Amino acid sequence: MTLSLYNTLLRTKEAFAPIDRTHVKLYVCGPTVYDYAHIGNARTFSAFDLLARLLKHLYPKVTYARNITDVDDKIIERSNQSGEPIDSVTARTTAQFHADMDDLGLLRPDIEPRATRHIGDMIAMIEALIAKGFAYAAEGHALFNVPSMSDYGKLSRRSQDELIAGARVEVAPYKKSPADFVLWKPAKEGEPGWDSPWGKGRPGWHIECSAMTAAHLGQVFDIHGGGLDLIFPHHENEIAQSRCAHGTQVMANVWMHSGFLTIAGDKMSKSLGNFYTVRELLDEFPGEALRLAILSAHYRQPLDFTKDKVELSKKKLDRWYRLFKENSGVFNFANSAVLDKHDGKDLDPDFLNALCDDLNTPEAIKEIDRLVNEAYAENSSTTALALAMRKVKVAANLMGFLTQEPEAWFKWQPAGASGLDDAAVEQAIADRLAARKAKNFAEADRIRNDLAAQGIILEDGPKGTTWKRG
RNA sequence: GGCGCGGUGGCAGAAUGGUGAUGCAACGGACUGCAAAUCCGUGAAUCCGGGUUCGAUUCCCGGCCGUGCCUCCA
Repeated sequence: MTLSLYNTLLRTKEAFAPIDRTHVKLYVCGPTVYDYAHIGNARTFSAFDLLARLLKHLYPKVTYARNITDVDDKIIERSNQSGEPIDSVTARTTAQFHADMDDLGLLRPDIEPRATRHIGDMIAMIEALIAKGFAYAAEGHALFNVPSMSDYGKLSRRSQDELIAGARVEVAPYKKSPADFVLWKPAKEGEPGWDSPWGKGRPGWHIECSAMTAAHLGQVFDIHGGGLDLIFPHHENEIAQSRCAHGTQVMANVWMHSGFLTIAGDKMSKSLGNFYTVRELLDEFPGEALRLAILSAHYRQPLDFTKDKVELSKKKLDRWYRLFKENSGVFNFANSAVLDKHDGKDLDPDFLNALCDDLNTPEAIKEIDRLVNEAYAENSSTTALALAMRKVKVAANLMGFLTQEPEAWFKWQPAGASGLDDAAVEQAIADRLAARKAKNFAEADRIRNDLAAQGIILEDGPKGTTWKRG
């Protein structure tokens, strides 16, 4: 089983070769905690969550780090606008982020370093860059001198001339070169700051990731991921800082970037007002349905997000879960709650191959559909059916699906829904059953239509009537 | 201007130098009091023009259309 990954550095897929086969190290650029996570964040983090799950299946030990950026101009701006203290903004937003990602069904990263707890590491790295001649101090700032690095721009494939010619912003007078970027910036009156050799201030945007990866994963590690928009300047500058500070040829061997998301065909943007927060979508749809919709396109392809797609994904999961609801006597869902790499013998090879081909999730989902179809069609013996169901669950679990009790899945309802409670539904079903026994089909259908109007869908099966919220 | 991505059935969305998956939708049938679910079956697609090739949706060139980035942005 060969894992191949698309490497932005090479612009091609290549076989993944870990630095240490016994311990794979992955870093993903996490959120800046000043506002709710939006659906675009959810896409990126869902893609790398899946990568982490796959790596953990394939390798004995994986360290997955995803940072929290808790010092940033946007956070300061938000605090100034609302009057809420910065610590409160970041603590509240971080908690919200965790709740959102949990409900989406993502695994927590193994390490979640916070920028404010690595200020000392950042200062030390900047000092090293200055000592080696790659950076300089000017007017309370520390800046990285881009021309000092001969092969700057390899990741984004930009020449330094292009950068200077394309610069949109006015160049600060203290910069030696227009392309130079900030490592440390002075704090204005009332802004948070830390003492440093360049005065009281705060780190630039890029240095935190360089410092935190070095602290937690080492100077050179396996995979660095993030959204497509981070290629330039963020990742390019991380690479410059880390390589120059450490004297290494690479910062990470593989650089992976998730594609963008549009909303019903338009670029998602706050000014257009066409963005969704993860929370508002989770209020309307189950997290698994939202994540399946996100993963139904390959992570590097553009994804056009619509609520219709989430509805379709929810219906697909209904079908997957129904298999287990209808055959609960054959396969004990609860007792199979944790299906991990020890269940590899029942993991479908075509499914795993799809994921190993640069996370081809549409192909992998297709294979789960195939396994589900095979299970539904299995009628030779209960043993064969149980095995077929087990194969479905092992595969789905690897992607983080089929993680809840089928009964709970079908009874899920949107936040704040004021529909019938479970007992009222059960009572209506009992009334309908009585009507059916009396051959009073008009009354039975009236009850069914009545429930349907309230979002309750009934299904008469050989073992009685079951229901779901639709 | 520079760098990049994409154009596959009604919709979504993979793959492939040689019969183009899968899901949803549609249609026919089984089952059902009727439905739903499930099962069996049917129809339906590679933007345009060149080139390479025995053969191109796939590789190369050009065009058209759409779209992203170029120091706030997952």
